[in-house]
Amino acid sequence: CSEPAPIDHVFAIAARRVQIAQPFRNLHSTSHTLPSSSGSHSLRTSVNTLSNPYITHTAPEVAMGRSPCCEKTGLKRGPWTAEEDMTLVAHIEQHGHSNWRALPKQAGLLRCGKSCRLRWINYLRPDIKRGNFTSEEEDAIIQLHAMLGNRWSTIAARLPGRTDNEIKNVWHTHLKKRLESSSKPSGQAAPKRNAKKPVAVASTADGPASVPVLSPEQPISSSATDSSMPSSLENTDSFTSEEFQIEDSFWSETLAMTVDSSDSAMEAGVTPNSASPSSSNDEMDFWVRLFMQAGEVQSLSQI
DNA sequence: AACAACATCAACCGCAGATGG
DNA sequence: GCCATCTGCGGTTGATGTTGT
Repeated sequence: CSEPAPIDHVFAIAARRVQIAQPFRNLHSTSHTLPSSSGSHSLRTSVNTLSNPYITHTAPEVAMGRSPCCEKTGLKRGPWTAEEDMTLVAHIEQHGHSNWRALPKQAGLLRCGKSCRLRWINYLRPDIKRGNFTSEEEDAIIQLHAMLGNRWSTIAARLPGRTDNEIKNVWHTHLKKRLESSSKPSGQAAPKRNAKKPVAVASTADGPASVPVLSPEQPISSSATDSSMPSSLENTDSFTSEEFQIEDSFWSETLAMTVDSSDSAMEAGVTPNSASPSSSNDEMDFWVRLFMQAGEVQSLSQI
């Protein structure tokens, strides 16, 4: 959690960050359409928050069954406004987020803590990288998904600046279909309709592009929730796959696996998916390393 | 131009693990 | 060890944009 900061500074940061975030989505209280800076992301507009239908006035689900995660009466739901974003960012910049449940009340937001946390993690965090996924990122997702399954947070931890939600969406909207189509015989793979945009992917339906060379010496990158990530992206308005150039060391850092495990576990025939679901990220790192070391990552076209 | 179908993604829901008393 | 609470995760939903007919 960050140190308290002068309020002017906090609001300057918040305003800038919200300004960064807004071009992409949730231009609430507006009714115009902006050209997509990414050339790909559609823009949602015209949600007038003054008449936000998401504001709940109904009583919480009391008396029967599970109690709601938070008091819902009077709490706002649905898309966040720029003002809410600024309030949240300013509060977190100044006070941190040690207690999500108490945060909305402290910040004066009519949101539940969960909603605040989600908004921060998926949208307002300073290290969020916006824009299209590069082909390298998509290939990494495919490979990691092959190893880890639907462990989106673990996958996200290896893709700095990307959130589990974002990766999950990309998987379900692009990558899963790509794999499905590539697994079908040619001729069945034709989409029902043309993609509204070509996914900015260099790799083909034959499978992912070549796997980046992994450096065994490189440490595994920080987790997705680690705010220590480079914040140089903070002032970046948008990225296109052309504009967003990954440094040469990026992928080696991102996917680097230290080879320090023995072969015994592999010989035991244990697969990642059969591992305990309670495995920690460290444990998952172990399996990732193990698989990478063992060269078990198959070409996805074979899966 | 109008409509339907599809695509996209932010946000929500509920569960499970972690933590503290 | 038990219980309550909090947090994080993954699945799902719904609003809205895009494309095809």
